Amino acid sequence: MTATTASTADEKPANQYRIESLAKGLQVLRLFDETTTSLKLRDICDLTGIPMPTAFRIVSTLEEDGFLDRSPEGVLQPGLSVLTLGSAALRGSSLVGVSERPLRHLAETTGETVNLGVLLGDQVLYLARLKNADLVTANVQVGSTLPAIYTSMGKLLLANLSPEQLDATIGTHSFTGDAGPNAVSSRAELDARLADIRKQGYAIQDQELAMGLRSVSVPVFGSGQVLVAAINIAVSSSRHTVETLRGPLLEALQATAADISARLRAL
Amino acid sequence: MTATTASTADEKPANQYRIESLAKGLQVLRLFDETTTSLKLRDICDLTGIPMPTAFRIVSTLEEDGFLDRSPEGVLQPGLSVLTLGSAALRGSSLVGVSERPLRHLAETTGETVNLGVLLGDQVLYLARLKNADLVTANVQVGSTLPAIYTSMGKLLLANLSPEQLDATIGTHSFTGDAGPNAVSSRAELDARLADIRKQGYAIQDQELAMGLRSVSVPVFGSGQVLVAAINIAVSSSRHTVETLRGPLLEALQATAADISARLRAL
DNA sequence: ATCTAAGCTTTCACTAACCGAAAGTTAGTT
DNA sequence: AACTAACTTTCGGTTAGTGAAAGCTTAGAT
Repeated sequence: MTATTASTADEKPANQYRIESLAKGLQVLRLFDETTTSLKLRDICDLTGIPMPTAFRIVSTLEEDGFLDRSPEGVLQPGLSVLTLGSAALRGSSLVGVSERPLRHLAETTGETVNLGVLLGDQVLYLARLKNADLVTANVQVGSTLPAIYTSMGKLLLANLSPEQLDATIGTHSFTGDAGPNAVSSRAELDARLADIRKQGYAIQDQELAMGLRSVSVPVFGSGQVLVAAINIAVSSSRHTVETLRGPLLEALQATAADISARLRAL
Repeated sequence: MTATTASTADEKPANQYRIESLAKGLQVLRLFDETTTSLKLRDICDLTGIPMPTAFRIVSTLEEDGFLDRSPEGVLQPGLSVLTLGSAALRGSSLVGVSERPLRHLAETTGETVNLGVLLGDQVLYLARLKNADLVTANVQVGSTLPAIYTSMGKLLLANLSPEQLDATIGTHSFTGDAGPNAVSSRAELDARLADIRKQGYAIQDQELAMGLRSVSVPVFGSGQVLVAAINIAVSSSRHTVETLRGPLLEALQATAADISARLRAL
């Protein structure tokens, strides 16, 4: 019995080479994100179920290595040195490297805000972002994540998953988040939209994430036609209708995606 | 004997709450930086001295949690999800938050490239960077690090360390790196420059890091007049002499630093 | 085609070090 | 001053992390 079927309800796929104490430390690190930039020791215990003495030791170790900073009052934050790791991740990514010029060109010729993103669980991770001067834009930067189902890049990426993968990533989603007026509100609605996206080859989001924001996304393929990322153009709803998104902007976006995909195949 | 003096040659200050297996995993993560974005298992063993089976388990665990990605050929890179951690670090930093507007204003009024940095060991870590359109600029981004002794921000920050701290951070530096034509080349020279910086209250770097780059840095103080960061203006040597750096640019920079410092005190 | 070796994966037995209950400390509150 | 909550430290039992050594796999050399 080598797993595969062993998923009755108990969460233990666990590869045999996992080091538990290291995994716990990483679990603590992963508690920090966009919206949760600081925690107290007690919070960490509550969120993870790790007993306090153990959490204390983990935090001490993370702090000693610069992965966490603690204020005199005991408030914990990610250490600034983790930026170096992030920097290495970006520099090492051929996707980001190859996309840089085409995206810059797209941003300059259209004058719009453009993004590059990948799927990370049920979130879209922003790998590149070139902002224009619009007053209202999503509060997103490189490294930010947003729920995939509320974004055009996210839905595009979700649409390319197998049914099993889709279930695994958003199967248990609640659809109750605070999103924009047109946000999908049920699994059935999401499935319908994903079907449309598969047919069309692009995804449009119209004030789903938040009032006033629209965007259109197209896929980027690596070698072997595997979907590796999405790029999009994000606009303020006051400047562009859904129709203009579908027109020349989509065309420019598709040309850029083709460019990036070609560069990726050439490696 | 509670350490403090226990530094004959053997490196074991080690707090008693350190979790060794977690610390080793973090040590592996810290191998990755700007210039080292991918490693093989064997490299990790060579660099850290960790035996291969242990390194294998560490890497498996880091991979499982998304902190490392491994290509089919076994090449390891930081996982893109570490960007989220970096993002949290930036968002959680009051220093970065408070500096954003003043720095943007400085960049716009002067039209120059401006940076915000802190000291991390013997390196300057760039926390914010607003680039102008100069053709020649340092290849630096948020999260990048550069050797402190070759940069104006670095020397400024070093100049504010106690002699003991200074020895601890750059005491064993080789001064043989590939730097610019005017780089400091000995500890004595560095000490002399740091003394000048302390007297002047600002630091200038003239083609020390690389040919063609000049910059001027001033300190940013937090509450209690403690030095927390440096900001600088970086220019191409073809557009500005050292004298113009010392003139109106320095003045604008100092005003911005005062602004940021005041905002930090107000918290 | 066969050999060689380097790099990676797996096994195994030992014991170091990780763990959490419980006790101790500190700081803020009623 | 008693009380509470959050954090720190101690301590012994036992787990789970460790590295030697043995397999495996791949790629390059002969």
